[in-house]
Amino acid sequence: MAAVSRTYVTTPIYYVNAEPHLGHAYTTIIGDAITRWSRLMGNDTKFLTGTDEHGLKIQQAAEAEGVSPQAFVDDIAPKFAAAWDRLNIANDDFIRTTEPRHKAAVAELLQRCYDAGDIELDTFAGKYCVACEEYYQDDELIEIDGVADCCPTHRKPVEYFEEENYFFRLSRFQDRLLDWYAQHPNALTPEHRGNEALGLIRGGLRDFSISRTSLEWGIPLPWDDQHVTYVWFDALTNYLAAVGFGDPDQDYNDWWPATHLIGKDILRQHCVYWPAMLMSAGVELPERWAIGGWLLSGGEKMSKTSGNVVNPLDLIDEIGLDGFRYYVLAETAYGNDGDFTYEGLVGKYNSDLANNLGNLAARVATVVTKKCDGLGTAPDPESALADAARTAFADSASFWEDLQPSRALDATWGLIRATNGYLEQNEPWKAEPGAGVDTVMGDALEALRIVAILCSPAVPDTAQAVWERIGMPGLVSDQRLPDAAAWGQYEAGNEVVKGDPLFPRIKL
RNA sequence: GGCGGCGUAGCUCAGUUGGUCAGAGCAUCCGGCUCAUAAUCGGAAGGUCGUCGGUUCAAGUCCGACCGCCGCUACCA
Repeated sequence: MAAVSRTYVTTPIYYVNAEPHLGHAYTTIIGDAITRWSRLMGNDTKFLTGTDEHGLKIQQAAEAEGVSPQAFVDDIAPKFAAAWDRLNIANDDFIRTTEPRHKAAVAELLQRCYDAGDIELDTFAGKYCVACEEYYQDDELIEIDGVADCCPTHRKPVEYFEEENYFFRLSRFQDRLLDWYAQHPNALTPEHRGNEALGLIRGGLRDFSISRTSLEWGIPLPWDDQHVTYVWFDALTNYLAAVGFGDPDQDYNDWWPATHLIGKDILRQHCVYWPAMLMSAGVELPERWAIGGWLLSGGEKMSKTSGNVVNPLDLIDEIGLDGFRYYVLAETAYGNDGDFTYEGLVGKYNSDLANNLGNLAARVATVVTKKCDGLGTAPDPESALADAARTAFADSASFWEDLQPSRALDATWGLIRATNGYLEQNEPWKAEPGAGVDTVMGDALEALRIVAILCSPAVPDTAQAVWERIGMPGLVSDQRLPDAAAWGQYEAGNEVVKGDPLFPRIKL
C-alpha cells in the first residue's frame, strides 16, 4: 500500500431527458466538496459524474423532435457539463453512456456475468407503460374514466407485452450479499439508510430482466445482438467504464473500488443489484455507498406541476456561487431530506457568510491597516486560538471523512466564532500600535489562514480570496493537510488588503 | 398489509455501549463594544427529550403498546 491513498468518488449519472435541476446539483456539489477535501488531505482523488443517455424515453423524445437519439443527447449532455462548470465542480472526468469506452465496459461486464451463468434467457410478460418504460403489476394499475389498466403516473392505458428477456439471477445472491455487508459494516452510510438496504435484501430478491428486443437505443448484448441491454447493466457500469474496465490497456483497479454517492431513490439498484452484478463478474465491490436524501423545495418534492422547481443557476445570480454551494452543503445533514427555502438560503448566507466569515475578514483587514501599517504580523505560538484551530481541524476532518459536510463546516465555523471572540477579548483597536496588537492580529490572521484552507472545499473561490487578502501566496487548494493546519505558519510582512465585502448582506 | 425510518428548545439539528445528557447553531430578549458588512461579544429565556406503561439504584438513551409523520414494497435519474 502506498502512503498516499486513492479515493474514487462518483455521483449518479443523470438521465438526459431533463435539464440539470437542484437535485442534480445537490449531489454533485456534495461530491465535489468531499473530493476537494480528499485532495487537501493529500489523497490521489478522482471525481466522476456524467450522463445516462440510453433508453426508450430518449428514443421517443428524439423522435418527437425529429432528430436522431444521438443528436438529441449530444444537445443535452453538454448542458450538464456546463452547469457543473458554473457550479465550480472540479470533476476529473465526465462520462456519457454513449461513449465507446462505456459500451466496451458494459459488454465486458455482461459477458462476465453471462459466462458465470448468472444471465439466462426467459420469458417476460406483463403490462407495460411505454412512458414509464416499466412493467406494472395488476394491483398497481388504476382505472380512469372507465378505462382499466392505466398507468398511475401517466394516467394512460398500459400495453400487454410478452417478450423474451435475459434475466440476471439476482435471487442467487441474497446470502452472499448479506455476508458481504456483515463483513463490511461501514460500507453503507448513513446507518439508517444502510438498514433499509439490508432490509431489502433480507426481504428476498427476485431476478430482474436486463434486456429488451423492442428497444433500439441501447447497447446490444455481446452474445445476442437481437437484445439491447436495459437500464441497470447499462447505467451502473459507468462507474467501472470511467476507470478503464473493458479496456485491455488499462487497469481499472488503479482506481476501483469507488465511493458511490447516491440518492435514496436508487438505493435498491446501487446497494443490491450492483454489488450482485459485480460479484457475478468477479469484480471487487464498492468501498462505500453514501446515501443522500432529497432536497425538497418548500417541504415538497420538486415537480413541474407543483411549480416549486428551483433552478440552481438562477440562484447563483442572486446569491453568488459560494453562497449557494455553502447553503447546499451546510444547511442539510447528509442522508436526511433537506428543505430548500429562499428564506433559509438568505438566513444561512447572512449569518454564516456575511456576519461571520466575511465580516471577520473585513474587521481583521481594517485593524491591520490601521494598527500594523497594512502588513501582516506573526501569531503567538502559544495563542489561546491555537487550541480552537486544532479542534476545528480535527473535527472538520472527522466529519468530512464521515461524509457529513454540514457538520464539518460547523466545526470549521467554530474557529471563526472563536476568532471573533478572541478579538473582542483583546480589543486591539483600542490599543496603541506595538507588539501587543501585532500578536493579536497575527493570531487572527493565522486563524483566517487556517479557516481559508478548511472552508475551501465548500467555498473554493471565497477561500482563495481570503487567502490572497491576507497576503498568502499561491493557491489555497495547493495546501496539504494536516500540516497546513498546524498553528503558527502565518508569516509577518504579508500585505493585507481589505477589499470589497466578500458577502454583502442580503435583505429579505 | 409487510419492511424500514423519524418524532429532543420557535426553527434546523447533536446527543457512542443507560449514570453532569438536557446540548449547539439560528431566531428572540437584555447588556457591552464600535475595528468590522446595523456586523461582533457576553448574558438570559426557552424543552415533563411524541404518549402511556415496564426493566433498573439510574433511561431521550433498553423493552412493550399506542399516536403522528415519512420512505420503500421490486425491475422510472
